[in-house]
Amino acid sequence: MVRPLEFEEDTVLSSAMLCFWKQGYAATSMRDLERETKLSTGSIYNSFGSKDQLFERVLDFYVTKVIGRRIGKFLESDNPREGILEFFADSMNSSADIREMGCLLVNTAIEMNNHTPVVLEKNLLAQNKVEKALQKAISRAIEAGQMSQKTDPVNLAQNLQMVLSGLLVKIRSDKDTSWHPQTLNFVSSLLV
Amino acid sequence: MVRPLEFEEDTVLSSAMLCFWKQGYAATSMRDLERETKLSTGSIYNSFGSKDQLFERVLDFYVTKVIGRRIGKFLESDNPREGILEFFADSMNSSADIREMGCLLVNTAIEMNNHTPVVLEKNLLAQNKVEKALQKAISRAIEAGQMSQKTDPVNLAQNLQMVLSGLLVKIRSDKDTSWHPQTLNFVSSLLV
DNA sequence: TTAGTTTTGAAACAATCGCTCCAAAATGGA
DNA sequence: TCCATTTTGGAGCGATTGTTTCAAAACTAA
Repeated sequence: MVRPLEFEEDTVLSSAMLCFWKQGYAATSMRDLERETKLSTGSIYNSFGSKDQLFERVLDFYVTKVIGRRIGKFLESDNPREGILEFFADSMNSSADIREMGCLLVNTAIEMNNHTPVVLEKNLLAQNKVEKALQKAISRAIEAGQMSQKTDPVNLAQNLQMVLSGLLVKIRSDKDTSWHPQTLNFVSSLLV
Repeated sequence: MVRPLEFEEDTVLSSAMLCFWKQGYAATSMRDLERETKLSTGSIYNSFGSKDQLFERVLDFYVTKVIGRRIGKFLESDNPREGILEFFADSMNSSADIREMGCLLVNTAIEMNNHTPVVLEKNLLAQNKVEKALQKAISRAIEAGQMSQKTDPVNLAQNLQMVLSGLLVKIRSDKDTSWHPQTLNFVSSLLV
């Protein structure tokens, strides 16, 4: 019934995601979002409610499409230890355009420190999702004899995620890529 | 000659620093800065030029007063290995108020990714300063027989700084402190 | 075709942004 | 004491912020 939407939601969320991801929440204006999503303010507010609510939708979109896909592809693969390394490699090896944008979750954790509780909670939940996935992969690697039985999956997963965050900070501010291989060696040295 | 300034520069820079540090650059308005520094816009613009230039002064202030002091106190101490650990501990153990603000350099690297080149350059320089200080401390620890001769100071300093960045991301978004000791153990396990 | 419903695009809203302007205030030198 | 010079506080600048409003457009059901 009635007039249908003229856009596909995922396309709009994807465009909005790139905006927020690259520029940050505060630096992204509704005019920017209009231009990038090719929607008018009317449509955006009619469909998403507010800038803040749109961002929340974008966060969910990012978690499922970017993070979720990466977890599924690498941390749930047949070779868990190699999968963890590929997980880190994939976080660094994206095309230059989006590589230098780092990670939306890390950027959000930094920028939106005193923003609405909803955003903070979503962010913590997502970070937890990554940590849990790392934990499971480590456990499977231990079971498969790829890592020592003495290794504590909970502890190591926490440390790995900290390294990952640090990596994603550096990748956003340092355009040089010569340190990437060394970083992979470092991660590999932790998987014992 | 003529009317003197009514404020002490360091006091103003310190107040402005806390503003930018806690809220970020974009989220800090000139009205916020007026309130916190107890100066009027006239005085701020007369003495500092613009919001952007004030922020550059704040970055310098942060590097010398916060980072420089921490480097001098811990990374140039008599016991280099212990000093590195204390350096990390000090980054985590500040009073709750400023602990949850993380690190102005990391926050800036994330938020001001596509800001003026001056800010980016200052930031990279500061990060480099930390890395170099870590490097020297590691070298001294090796010379003192506290760490293996096989350890590469350049490589390890780079890895440690990445861990530090990750730590400072987590510390800004996660108010829980129970993971702090484990993190120190992790750092200690890298100093071999 | 027509009536009913929703989306769209553009104009404009009040609020706030960084910043400028300038008279009044505060000093040292003559 | 009065002049020259600089700082101060506050009013207000144009531009931009997120958001609202609403007529025109686009569809379905009858």
